[in-house]
Amino acid sequence: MARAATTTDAFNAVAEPRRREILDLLAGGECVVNDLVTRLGLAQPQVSKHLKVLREVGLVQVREEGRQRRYRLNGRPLQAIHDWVKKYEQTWQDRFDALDVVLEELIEEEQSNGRDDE
Amino acid sequence: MARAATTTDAFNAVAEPRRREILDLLAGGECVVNDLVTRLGLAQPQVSKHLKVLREVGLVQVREEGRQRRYRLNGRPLQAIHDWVKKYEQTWQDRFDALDVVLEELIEEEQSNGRDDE
DNA sequence: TTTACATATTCCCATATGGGTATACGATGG
DNA sequence: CCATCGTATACCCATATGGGAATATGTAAA
Repeated sequence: MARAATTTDAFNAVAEPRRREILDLLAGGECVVNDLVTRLGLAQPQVSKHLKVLREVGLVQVREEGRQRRYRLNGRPLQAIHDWVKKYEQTWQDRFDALDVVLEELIEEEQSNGRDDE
Repeated sequence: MARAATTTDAFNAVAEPRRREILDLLAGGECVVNDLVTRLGLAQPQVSKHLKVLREVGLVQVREEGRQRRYRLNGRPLQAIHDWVKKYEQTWQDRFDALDVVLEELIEEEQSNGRDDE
């Protein structure tokens, strides 16, 4: 098997920095494709392709308006990521790191001491 | 260019469900490779390969212990993901959705009204 | 020092990616 | 109706993925 499709879920869709950029832009409000092209400094076809991926995972919605397409953010699929990553939140707190260091020291101490002093 | 390497950053590393599973297991405490193999029901080489990716983005640390390797979680690289996704948090709140609906209605109303009533 | 164990590495392969470029398509203006 | 605009799609390509299977490497046990 190869790598999972980018359209598999929000995790995969959002792994691409350009797509995160697009979402960041859309966070500021609805946007038309050409605006994105300009603001991203990326070629139009690639922007359309990224938008397609985002559409397929439900991260954006389109509204047709004459010959332009107005894209809008839909953050809901990001919740899965948030939920998953939130579990690890305390992991990078300073206090947790400090605890880590302490544990590390204890372990190393234990190792160099051998088992004879228990 | 092809897709960014899985080892590029935490976003890419964690897009793979198996690797998320591994981190979830390690969240319960240090673990030896064979334990992971058993608990994941995955072949040993693939587990080692996933662990390599996680190592390269700094999500896990290894400690050699005789012929086994004890892996430990290091959540810090997840902070980048958390920070990015957190910005969108209110996006999926119910109240925000409700607001969305209202905006949608306003927009459609405006469109069908034309501009003559201003 | 041979054997068994724990883990990593290598090789093979089907697959989809993301950028580039060209082109299709629908809407609009002249 | 023809040209143009806004967007999407198709095609080409180099690349790395993830699983499978075999093998290498290093440590401990017999």
